[in-house]
Amino acid sequence: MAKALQIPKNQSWRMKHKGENYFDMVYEVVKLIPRGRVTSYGAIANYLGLKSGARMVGYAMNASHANPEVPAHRVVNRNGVLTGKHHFENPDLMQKLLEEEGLTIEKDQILDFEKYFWDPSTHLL
DNA sequence: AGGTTGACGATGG
DNA sequence: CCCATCGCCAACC
Repeated sequence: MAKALQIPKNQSWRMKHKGENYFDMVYEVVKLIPRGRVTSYGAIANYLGLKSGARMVGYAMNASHANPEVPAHRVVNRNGVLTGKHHFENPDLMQKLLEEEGLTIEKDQILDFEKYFWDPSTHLL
């Protein structure tokens, strides 16, 4: 079973882990998002302590096509909007994947977003 | 080696 | 409320 990133509490979060870049750190967190739940770029950035991080997370997800193991469809923006849909093979694939996990999407927006929102800072340690 | 280009989000005018 | 700015990584010319 996957476990949360081991984050040294007394060290700067801005430091790269040995040989591990920010992108990889983001992927580790995304892999921990449960099926049927979603989180936001900002929430991941906040968990990782990246100061200007939401953007970093966006960059990371942009490159995540190389990692099939990363459930990229479970990451949306802070308003529950599927901003990354155009980066999937089919623009409708992201919505389809989320609907298969029980979510309802209307106009690229997740209904009851708060209900499905999964905050790594709350659920991981 | 340097410029361009992105799945974001807080802030301030 | 809408719009501009800023933060500052990595892949690809």
